[in-house]
Amino acid sequence: MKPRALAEISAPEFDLARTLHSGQIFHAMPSGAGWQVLVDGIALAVEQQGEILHVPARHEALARRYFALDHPLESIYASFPTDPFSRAALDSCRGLRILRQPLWECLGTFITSPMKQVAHIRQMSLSLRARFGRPVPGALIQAYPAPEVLAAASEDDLRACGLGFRAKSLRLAAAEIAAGRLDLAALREQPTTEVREALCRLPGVGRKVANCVLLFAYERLDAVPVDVWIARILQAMRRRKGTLEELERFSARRFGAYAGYVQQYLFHHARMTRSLPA
DNA sequence: TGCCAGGCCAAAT
DNA sequence: ATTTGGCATGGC
Repeated sequence: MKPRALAEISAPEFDLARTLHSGQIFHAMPSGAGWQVLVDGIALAVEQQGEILHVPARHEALARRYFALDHPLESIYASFPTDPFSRAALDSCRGLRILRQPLWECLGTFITSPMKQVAHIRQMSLSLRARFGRPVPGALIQAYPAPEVLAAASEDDLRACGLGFRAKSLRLAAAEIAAGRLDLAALREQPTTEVREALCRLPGVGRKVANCVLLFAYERLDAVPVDVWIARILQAMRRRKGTLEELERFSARRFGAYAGYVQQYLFHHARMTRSLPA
């Protein structure tokens, strides 16, 4: 490959590696001193040196958008609650940003996520890409397979990628998209509640997965996916148990418009320390 | 080895 | 309306 012009993007309050490993995307590949990610069929090589992000000049706009460099991190931090849990999470996760993921890749990936650890979700994503994905010029791995491709695959083929009981859900959901019975892009214009309802009609999509897609792909920064980690933390914060929806409402009241950001910091901090804050 | 993982769904209470 | 059990797989 010929060397190409690099853009140097000023990216204060951004920690690339931390963001890539926070359980939002699962396919980032080490490349040179940086990383390679795939975005909408484009291989994006990115390297961080201090507050400077190096990306190919022709992909500067794509990088700014994908890495959400326009999110007002200082304002978001100012909105964080002041309890010890949230403070500890903020102190240890600065620079973590909520990415803007491609819709179907995010939805498909999180349909495969139930009862799987982050490392397993990555394995399944890489297996699906290797088996069904389209080659991308210059990429270390293949693109996330299109709905049409997964809809045409057999359940056994998907199980061979390690999906287990999730194979059926992924195939059926892909079929809904491929047949045009649900237009993911059109949902961008809809209110959060209606997007959530539409997503939850898909097989294998409940509130948790829908909220992941709302937060990571539909830019709904107030959406809070409540998984087992977040449930434990929220119950500790409010000193009593509750249903998942009660915990969601608690986080909405306590965390505000950027509740999704607070949630992501709590999740990553808990996972990194493998414990609840004292 | 046994336990748990960024849950969902249908059946049972 | 709410709770329970089953579901596949793999790392620790």
